[in-house]
Amino acid sequence: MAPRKKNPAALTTNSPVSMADLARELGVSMTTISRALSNHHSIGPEMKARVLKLAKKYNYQPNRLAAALRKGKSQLLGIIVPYIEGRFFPSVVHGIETAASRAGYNVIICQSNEDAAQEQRNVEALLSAQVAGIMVSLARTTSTYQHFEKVRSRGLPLVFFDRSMGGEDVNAVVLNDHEGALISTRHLLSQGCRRVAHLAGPQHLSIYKNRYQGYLAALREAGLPLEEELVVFTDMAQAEGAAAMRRWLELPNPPDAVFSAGDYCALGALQEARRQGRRVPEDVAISGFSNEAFTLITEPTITTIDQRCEEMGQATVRLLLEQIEAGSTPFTPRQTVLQPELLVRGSSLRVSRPGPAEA
Amino acid sequence: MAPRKKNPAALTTNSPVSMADLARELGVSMTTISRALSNHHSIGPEMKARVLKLAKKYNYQPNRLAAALRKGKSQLLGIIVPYIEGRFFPSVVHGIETAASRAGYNVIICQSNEDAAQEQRNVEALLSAQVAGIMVSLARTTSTYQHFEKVRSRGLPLVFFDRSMGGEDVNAVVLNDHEGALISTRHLLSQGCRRVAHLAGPQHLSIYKNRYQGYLAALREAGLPLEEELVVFTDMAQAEGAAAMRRWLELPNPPDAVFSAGDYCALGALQEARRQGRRVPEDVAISGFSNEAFTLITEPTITTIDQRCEEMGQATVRLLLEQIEAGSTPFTPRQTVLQPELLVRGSSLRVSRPGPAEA
DNA sequence: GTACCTAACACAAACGTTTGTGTTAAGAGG
DNA sequence: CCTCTTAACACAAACGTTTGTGTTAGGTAC
Repeated sequence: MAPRKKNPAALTTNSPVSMADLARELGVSMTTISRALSNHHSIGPEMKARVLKLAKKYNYQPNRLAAALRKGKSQLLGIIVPYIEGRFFPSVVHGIETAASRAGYNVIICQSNEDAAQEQRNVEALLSAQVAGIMVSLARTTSTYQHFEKVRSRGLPLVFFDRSMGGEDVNAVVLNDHEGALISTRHLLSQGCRRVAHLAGPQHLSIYKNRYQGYLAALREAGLPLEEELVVFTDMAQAEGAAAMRRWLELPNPPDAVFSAGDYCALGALQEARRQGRRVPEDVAISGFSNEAFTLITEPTITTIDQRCEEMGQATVRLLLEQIEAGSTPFTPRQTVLQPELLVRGSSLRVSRPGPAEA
Repeated sequence: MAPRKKNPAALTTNSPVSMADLARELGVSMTTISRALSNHHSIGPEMKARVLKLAKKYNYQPNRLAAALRKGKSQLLGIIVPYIEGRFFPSVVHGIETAASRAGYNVIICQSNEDAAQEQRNVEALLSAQVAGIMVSLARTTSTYQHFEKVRSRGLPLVFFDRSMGGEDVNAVVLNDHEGALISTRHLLSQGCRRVAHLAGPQHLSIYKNRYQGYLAALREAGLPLEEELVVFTDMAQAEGAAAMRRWLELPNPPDAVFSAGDYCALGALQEARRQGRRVPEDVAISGFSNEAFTLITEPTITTIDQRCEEMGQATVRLLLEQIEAGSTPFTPRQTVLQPELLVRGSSLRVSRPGPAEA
């Protein structure tokens, strides 16, 4: 071994000042230093002052690794997301980091790249890093959950957000997609539309399934029948929205509104409708889902559902911290369901304000 | 103290299996375990196999905290960004995390919220967490740099990206903004435009200053004079782009092109021009900067400069890792300058393909 | 004076690794 | 047979904290 020489004169340079250094300087024990810094009651006020002062002077930086090792718990939280792109995940991460930071935690971020194997490696890495808890939004390809069992068996707090594994025995924060679709479709109906079409997403993903169900619920509520030709299943790409709209406009009785389960797809539909000379929202009203940034930019602006990204992040952290603070006392899993917000914009607003009635 | 009972039978539950446990089980020393797991040459092949097997069986998770404490270096990198929103920072973070992960590092992410004081706290937190290096994009309000001096004095690798503190003695990865503005303006000129206006950003930010200089350089190159009325200084908001365009169109001799230092501002100008009945790009060509997602969605699509977000992240990690691997051997600071990419789109493409020459 | 209490600090053992330096035995070279 | 080398492993000291349990001195109650 090459024991680093404790040269007190060399403190100006590579300054790894430890508690031991402070203790030696003050002629007290490390116990006193540690307790003074953490404001323990058994240290006298003047001694505390002396310690604090010396710590400032040498600008002592506590080593959280050592503390975490000793205490068995770190001040780190782990996040696993499919990727950090687009609008949704960055916003949620933003919310998470902000809330975690406020609570004195730092955040380690991992990407699964929608790959279950990578997700598993991420879990291992976070376990290795001794995080105090893990937040995860599942990869598309994740179908087996034993890597999360490992987390649970260690008694490590775990919260899913947005993409959860379902069931009542997990902690999760999700958006009420059913409700979002319901109020969006209801809104279109309230604008006088009677043939509301739906651009649906892959039904093996629960979010899209729930949105479809919400759409159906709104139709039932209004006493309208489901017309098969007005529901198109897509992968939510912009081009597919356009293609669907093209086919709809060729129908003898085309829809007078479209509820899309995604904004990009809604955009495609909007553009195609205008290309075909239809007026939006007069001829066909359109609403999307996710409140992507561009929905405010299009002509007209697109009615959409806000997914409360920030709140989702905050709620996720809150749920995680509650578990952490619960410690080893039994904690019954809880699901937080966020209510979506309908943002009515130009693409769907047909009912004229009080004034000259429009056709 | 409450020494946790080492109950070998209880391993199935809260399984914090340590090397000591494995050593006891195999009747060997911890040295052997440690070296077997790290594939040290002084451990025989069969012993290695036995250790590996037992580790799998108990699914042993190495404790990186302890390793980092002992070795004095962790497998963690720190990132400080102003915020995790919009297109740019999330993309860079994406690139960083991907590259870091590939190199076996995990990443702690912090937000400064454009606040210098918060940025300083972030630095302290990362130092406390004993990260192996720090990557930072400066907050707008940062004007003093002593918190980074602290980092440097510890010999901790430090790399700035995008928003650097300038100078030759720091490590930085930046985009060549001057070049981006140059090629963009040059492009507008090549389209036959002769009165190219500029939507400039706050000049105390180097990126906007450089873009302005690039614009000027292109004019000089073409032998065109700078016309004061064609340069408007804004904060790059969409509304300001619209306002500027409105004023320009009232001029007796309005510009036939606009190079905006930002996409949002360009969007405002584009929308205003069309509101005023001008054709884009025929009457006025427009180009932006940053390759925001919406530039592909507008009508027409907006010519812009791609900032190589991903490459910036990768280059940042590369530069940081080089420093880390250099260890204590002197490392001369280096600046990596990324070349921007011009994306020609509908808003600026005026020159008809080979055919009748335009006026 | 004895017993008891509190305040203020010190001791030293952990937490789980890594690693320089033994130590031993077997094999090689002469 | 003796020496030298190498292989394969063990010892034990760190890394920088935290914390249960002393220990001491001074004060108070009786």
